Amino acid sequence: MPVLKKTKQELVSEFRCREILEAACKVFARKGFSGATVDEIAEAAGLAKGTVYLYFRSKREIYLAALKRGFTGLIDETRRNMEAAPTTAAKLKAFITTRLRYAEENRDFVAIYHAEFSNVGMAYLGKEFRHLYLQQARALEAVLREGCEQGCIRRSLPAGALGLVVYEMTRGLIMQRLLGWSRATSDEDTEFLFDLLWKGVSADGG
Amino acid sequence: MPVLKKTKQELVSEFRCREILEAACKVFARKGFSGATVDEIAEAAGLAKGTVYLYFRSKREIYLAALKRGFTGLIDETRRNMEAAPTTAAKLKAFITTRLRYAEENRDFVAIYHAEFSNVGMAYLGKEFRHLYLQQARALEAVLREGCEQGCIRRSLPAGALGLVVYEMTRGLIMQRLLGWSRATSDEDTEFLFDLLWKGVSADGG
Amino acid sequence: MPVLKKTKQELVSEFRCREILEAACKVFARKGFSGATVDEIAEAAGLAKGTVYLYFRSKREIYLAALKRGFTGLIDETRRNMEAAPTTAAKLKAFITTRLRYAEENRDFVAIYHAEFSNVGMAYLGKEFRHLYLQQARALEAVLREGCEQGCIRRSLPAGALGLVVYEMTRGLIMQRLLGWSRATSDEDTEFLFDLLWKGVSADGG
Amino acid sequence: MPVLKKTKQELVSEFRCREILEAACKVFARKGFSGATVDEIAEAAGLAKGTVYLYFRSKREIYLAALKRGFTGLIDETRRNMEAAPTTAAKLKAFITTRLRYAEENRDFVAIYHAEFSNVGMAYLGKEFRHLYLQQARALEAVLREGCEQGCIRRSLPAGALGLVVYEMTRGLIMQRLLGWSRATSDEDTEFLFDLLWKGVSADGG
DNA sequence: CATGAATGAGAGTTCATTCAT
DNA sequence: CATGAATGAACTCTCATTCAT
Repeated sequence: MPVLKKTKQELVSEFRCREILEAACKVFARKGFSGATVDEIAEAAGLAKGTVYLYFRSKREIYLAALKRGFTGLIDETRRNMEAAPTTAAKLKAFITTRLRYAEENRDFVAIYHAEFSNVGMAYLGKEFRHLYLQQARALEAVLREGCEQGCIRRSLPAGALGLVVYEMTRGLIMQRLLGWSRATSDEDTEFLFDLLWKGVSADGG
Repeated sequence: MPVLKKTKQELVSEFRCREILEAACKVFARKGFSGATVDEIAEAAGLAKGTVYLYFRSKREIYLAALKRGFTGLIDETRRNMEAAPTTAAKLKAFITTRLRYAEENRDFVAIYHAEFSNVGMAYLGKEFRHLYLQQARALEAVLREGCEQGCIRRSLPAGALGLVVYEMTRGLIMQRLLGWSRATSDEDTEFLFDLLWKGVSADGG
Repeated sequence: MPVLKKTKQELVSEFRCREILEAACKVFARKGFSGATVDEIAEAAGLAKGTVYLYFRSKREIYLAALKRGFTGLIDETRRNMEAAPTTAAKLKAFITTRLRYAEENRDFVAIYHAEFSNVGMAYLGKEFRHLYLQQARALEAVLREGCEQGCIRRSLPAGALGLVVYEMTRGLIMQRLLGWSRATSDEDTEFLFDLLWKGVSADGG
Repeated sequence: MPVLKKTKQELVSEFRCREILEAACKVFARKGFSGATVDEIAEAAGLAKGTVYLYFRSKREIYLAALKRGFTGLIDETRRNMEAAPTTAAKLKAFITTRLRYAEENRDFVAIYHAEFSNVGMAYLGKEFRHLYLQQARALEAVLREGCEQGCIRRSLPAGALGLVVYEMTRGLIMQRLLGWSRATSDEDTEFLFDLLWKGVSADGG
């Protein structure tokens, strides 16, 4: 019984946390970390300012939690879709597709995310985030390495750097789309990027 | 004489401005716009806070001036080197090389620059900066389009999007290097990126 | 209940506002607008600086609110007493008496008031205050005009200018009293001023 | 010779002082003491900021000197004209006339003057100014007292208070004129005020 | 648990004053 | 004498954080 009781408490707590983080995402996305105020976040969450401090110890903690939540979601979804894809090419395409879609569905998070992870100021985020960041690149790296071994990707390419470049290409495309600079459909952009990339990396000259 | 006198005054003024902007670059790079304080900038420049306000009207103005100074330098250098290159391939390589070197030499500026221009918050910067940003991509675009016409680049690729992607790939590589994540030499990274890219875009399958 | 609760909140809020305005009156009276600091006002009100900004948006707003509060009170009281007086002479005397008493009871306000409304800088105050100021003179004017019609005041006098002069005479007397330059009692001063004035304006040569 | 040399120096110095004080008058009149900046005063005087500090030790000192200069001029002129007038009535009229004209010719000074001397904050000005202020009222007082003795002014009036009231009535009229609230000519206003006053004070019922 | 009034450290900015030229 | 660049104290205003209710 105490277990269930505790669970109930936790459910409420988790619910409040989610509310706050979603509100925070919106506000941080529009104003950046320093520009956002706890008051705004609280109001966006429909709570009083003091209440926010019952669930998070500081503004910074809210920020990191929001960042982590979105980040983890992105990584999980990316991995799931890549694992489900049968071939190296399909996995690569899954990476791009997933991320473009995720960005479309989580514009607020992506705005924060890009602001933070394109910053050398990334140094400010703890190791935890650096780890998450690298985790993505390594997942890509593994796929690419596998492609090398299967002979469908040129052996001369350094898989590590390649992973990061693929990552950044996708990132760039996402930014263009979010800024409204791309008039192509999401699928067209995906196709274009994948085609370019695959031509660049494939062993048989495309 | 009065002319020289005036020139001397101007020289001092310009010198102070440069001092302040260089100090500001360092501070903004480490702390971001909101995180930096005018006091820190002044101290980094070896001046009193009030003195900074003799040369710039506000913190924001310092920021924009620092951004613009570095940006203009980057654009000029990139254009110069691209124009000097004879072929499409050489121009593309010049783009990558120039930017990697510039980043190495102006680490502070690049940190601010990347933070700002990967931000959806770019909206905050005036049209002037959006213009500068697009100018770079268009320079690339023109080169790529020329390559298409000369038959060395696949006709099916949309030059506009391609320009932005090349831009972002380079950007990603720079960031990796600045963060110390790349163990390759600058030349090796350039070579790798160019090779990948050229394979991806060239008409003859690499 | 919710109504009462809300009322309670409002009461606290109004109480704080009054506290701040009273403190502000004291400080502004001693130091003038620019000379006073928000810190001083806060301290005089027994609050922290930030708290003051919960109730007023700016130093200027505090100033205007303090000015308006005292001004409205003065005008209301003056009008009430003038209306209650039966004859022109009694009304005139009521004007003088009321203002002398009000000044005695609201020394701080009167100090600000006189500083502001003897200033050509009155231009700085909005139309609202100019309106309030003229309103007083016009009330006097109306009484004097009525006196003319009833034949107890000389017809040759311009009621408008007369109103303002009566106003200023009273003002001068108040200032003397506040500065401690008058050794007469309040009643004696009133009597003296009224006598002088009535002699000056009455139709029957006093 | 050294005497003449010194005199020459002094002449330059006096000239500079006058320049600065005239400029200061303009600026203080428009912006008040706190609102005015030494930079503005220097610029209005066609000098560099540092130069101003060669002639005055502080902003406050400039202010007091400007106030004193105008004040002394006003008092001297008033006394001269009053002494030249033959009768009590003429002296009274001279008082009013002189001050109205002086105000018209020295609008800047009068703006400062009224701002300062209607302020209970007058306390801030040293005894020197209080002395000057009272000096005026006493000059009036003497004239009025003389009138009493000659039998042209009612004996029942307290000359001291009367002096101050005359002073304030004139002050009020000046303010109205400076604020553009009086449509009468200067002579008409003088006539009106004198008439009112004389009726009020004269022994023979006007 | 939830609230929001209160706090006060700290930010950007101004400007009287100084002093080397 | 004249200058104006440099200074830094002081000001207004903001906002993360706390705590009594």
